[in-house]
Amino acid sequence: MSTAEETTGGEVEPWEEVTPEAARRLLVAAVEAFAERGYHATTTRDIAGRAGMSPAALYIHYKTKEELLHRISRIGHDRALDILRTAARREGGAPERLADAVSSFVRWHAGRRTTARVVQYELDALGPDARAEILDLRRQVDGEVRGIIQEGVESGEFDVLDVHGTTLAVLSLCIDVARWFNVDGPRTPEEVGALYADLVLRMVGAK
Amino acid sequence: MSTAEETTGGEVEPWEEVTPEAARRLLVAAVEAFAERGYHATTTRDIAGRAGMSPAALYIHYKTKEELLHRISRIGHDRALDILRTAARREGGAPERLADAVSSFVRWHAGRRTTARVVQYELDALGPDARAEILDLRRQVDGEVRGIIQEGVESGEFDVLDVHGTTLAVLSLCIDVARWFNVDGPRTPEEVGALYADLVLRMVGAK
DNA sequence: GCCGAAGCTGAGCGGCCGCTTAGAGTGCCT
DNA sequence: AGGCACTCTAAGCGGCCGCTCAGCTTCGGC
Repeated sequence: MSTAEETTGGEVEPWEEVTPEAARRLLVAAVEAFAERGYHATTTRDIAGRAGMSPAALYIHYKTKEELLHRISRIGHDRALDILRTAARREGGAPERLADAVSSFVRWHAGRRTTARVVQYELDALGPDARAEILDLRRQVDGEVRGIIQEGVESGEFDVLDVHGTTLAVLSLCIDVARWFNVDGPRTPEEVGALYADLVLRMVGAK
Repeated sequence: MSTAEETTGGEVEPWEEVTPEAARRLLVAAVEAFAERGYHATTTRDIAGRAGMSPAALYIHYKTKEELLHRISRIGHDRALDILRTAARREGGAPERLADAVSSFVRWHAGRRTTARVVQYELDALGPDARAEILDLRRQVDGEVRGIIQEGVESGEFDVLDVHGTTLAVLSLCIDVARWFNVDGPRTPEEVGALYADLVLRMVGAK
């Protein structure tokens, strides 16, 4: 397979960029806890406990519990945007690029489900400033997908009446994977990615 | 327009069945608060305040805060299932019934967005028993949509490889409307319903 | 007129919350 | 060796949480 996610190059571990190691452990613990129970139902004692530390240790690396969510959300959105940009800018026609974008994006939502859940569903828990920053990233995400669809329409490869509405639906379909995907379920992230790429090509009336 | 939602007959107000009036006011207040902030971030004082009552009044009508969520979730799922059943059982071919199901279901998620948000995203806040009861209703929801798609495939009206996967995607698309739909946005529930019905017919390869 | 049932409030209980502080342990620089 | 910066813990503070309870009001039945 040759798709956006694999061809980005240097990518190894998701939270590599978070240092020192104790801060990363806390952040990974927070991702798991937020994904399982939601931000508001998660206590700082729970996060610290999962990271094998005392509750006070959290505040050496993060000012508040909300800063943890902000860091997670920012890194997650950066990664999601990176995946879509790579697919949008590769060689090939609009159908190939859209299929690549959807299958990569879906694989990320399924394979990194805990992260994606926090990223997509805990936005409202952020304060106004952090929220605005993340919303700007979301507009860029929307723009990447809309760009591919728009190009496909202009080149005659797609048949779409409402480009904005269809873009919304395509992204919505991908994002909701984070809600229902079950790691122990019958489908692998790759299978869902392939199925969804096919469904999306149908939605845009790809020739 | 003649679709499932209108032809159900007696339906008037959504929470009519909740009595006495004070209990209904509390429940409506809880729906709003849960939808805005999430179940865990909502306090019983907030719910009672929105209903114009003291915090203690809540416990005359409901044993716990969770019972409020359970009642909301149960009634909401019953309504959603009712909408889909009506569409699935009307006369007409599979394409007409699927389009009706999707547009009605989407209109409900958009028009009753606060309720739908609570119903679809706060399931995890329920205890094991209530959760199991709701999951059973969700399986019935899934069954209704899968039934229409299956019939369309068998009659040759649809062209679908993975019936289960496609059913999942169709429902997922509709449900996610409750996440992004904005009452002040540019689209009406009716417009989104019509757009989504068209997109879904494309997904199932309707002739 | 009296009574019991039902609806509601003000006050508050025990407990957990996010977060802080004082101080101990550890390793690097000189 | 001494000093300092960094990391972490034990203890706990003030506050809000879900929920309870004693008592007040209202109202229909007789």
